[in-house]
Amino acid sequence: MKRARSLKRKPKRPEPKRGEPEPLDPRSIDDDPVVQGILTAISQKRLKPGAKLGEDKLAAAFGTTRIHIRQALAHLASRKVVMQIPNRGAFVYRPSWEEAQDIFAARRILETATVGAAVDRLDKFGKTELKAHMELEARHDRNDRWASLSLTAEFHILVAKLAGNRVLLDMSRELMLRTSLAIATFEQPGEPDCSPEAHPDIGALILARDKAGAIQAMRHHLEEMEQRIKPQEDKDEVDELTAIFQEIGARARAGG
Amino acid sequence: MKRARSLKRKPKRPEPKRGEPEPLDPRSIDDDPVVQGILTAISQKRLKPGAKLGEDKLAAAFGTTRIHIRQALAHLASRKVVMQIPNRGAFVYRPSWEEAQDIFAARRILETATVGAAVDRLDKFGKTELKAHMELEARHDRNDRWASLSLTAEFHILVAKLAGNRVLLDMSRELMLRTSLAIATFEQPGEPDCSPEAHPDIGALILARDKAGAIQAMRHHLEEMEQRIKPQEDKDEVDELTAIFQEIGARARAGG
DNA sequence: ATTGGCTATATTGTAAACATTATGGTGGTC
DNA sequence: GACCACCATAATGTTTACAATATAGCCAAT
Repeated sequence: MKRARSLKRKPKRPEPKRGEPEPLDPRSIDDDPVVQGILTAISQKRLKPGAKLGEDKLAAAFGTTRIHIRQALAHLASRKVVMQIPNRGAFVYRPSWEEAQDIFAARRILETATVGAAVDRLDKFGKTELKAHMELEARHDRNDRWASLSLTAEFHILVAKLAGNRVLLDMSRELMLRTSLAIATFEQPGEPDCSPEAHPDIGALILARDKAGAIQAMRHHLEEMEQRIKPQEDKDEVDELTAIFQEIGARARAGG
Repeated sequence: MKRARSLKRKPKRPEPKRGEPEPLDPRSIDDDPVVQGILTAISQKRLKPGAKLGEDKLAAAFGTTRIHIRQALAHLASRKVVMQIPNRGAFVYRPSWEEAQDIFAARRILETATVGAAVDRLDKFGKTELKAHMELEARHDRNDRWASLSLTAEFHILVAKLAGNRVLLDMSRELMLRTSLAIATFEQPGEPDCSPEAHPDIGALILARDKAGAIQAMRHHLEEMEQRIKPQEDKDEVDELTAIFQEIGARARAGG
């Protein structure tokens, strides 16, 4: 038995007037709290590459269901931020050495373009935003590691926003996260992505509308970032299996 | 009651030897036949922007289950190839006019970079591949619309492959599909993406190792592509509601 | 005759139970 | 004493059924 339709208490759609068939609420899964939570945890380096992302654990942590977690993990796997292995589960993505280099190369191409467009399109509002961010970065508490990491990432996102191209912004966001994973994989896992003194220079050049200079400074900043990583594969804690097995294999050959 | 373990008849893993923990079979969902089917259907313009992608219909068409379809659609939605509206279903993505322009701008940035890298890295094997493709494009049957569309798309993919950067290749692939959707939305829905005479020029310049020339030709090719689309919103069949409503509104104002 | 609300149907979203697969521990055997 | 097979447990993947929502058709009323 169904109750009268007029008694329903979840209107949910205040204006169901037809005529705009699509732009009703196309809120993406990107706005999902689980997705956002994992993304910020990765960009703040609280989640290290290779970390297991168990469905039950996440469901309990976020207070939601396994299906919801599954959807979020599938989305993150599509974005190459997590890696899903059949019957094994989801792990924070760990790029290969070649992929790390490709990511840096792609980021150089995209961000030199975005910083150039940012200089071209810079207006009063953009200047205000940029100055405000540089103020934040200059005054921030360097002891708060997590806020620090978020702030330095925000600088690059802000530059991409100033470029005024949503598609480039999304791609740059994705590449920044993957850069973060590359640095965490091939440098020390807790190291920051950006050296802190580079951003004020770039910001000043943008504000001065020095397009070539800003592009050059951004390229230098990214190259410096890339030169810090080395193709070491065996780290301290995770992926010790390969090293151990190699050692065992050597012992077996030596002893038997 | 469980049967003996030794009786299981689905070995599935011929060599389960431990020692390679990760590269077992990380086959992505990109290789999924449903995903590939929808992608090729879109790039061949058999699926037009706004087309409904019902879960039951797709499950019946591909002979699989709804869950499988759901995962594929979620993945395609993450890649912005389909749009999912809550409680309404999945539709082929229809970019807005601003987004279409952003896509073209992003593609100019990426593909001028990839064609430059392709010239730099060109080797004997790359030359062979490129020549083979140009041969195919020159000789192909122009009446076979679908093969034609696939071939012209393959040219840009081949150039991105020659650049030797997997990350750039994936991003370019995605942008090509979204370009295809932009053209189908804002030009005639069945029109090809690329004008056919541009590819031989670009290919010849790459083979001649004329980097600046190849970049310029690619930029020109993409600009020509972009200039063909116009910000018309009312098309013939889909989204006819807005046009009808505008007409009705005009009549109402004129008659009443 | 057209507009409004109501009902029936189809489709999407979600929850829970079930099957399958990896993993860690245990006992047996050489 | 070490290695191998087996079993118990936990996690993932899948099926099933159910609930909620939107769509289309229908009837009544103006």
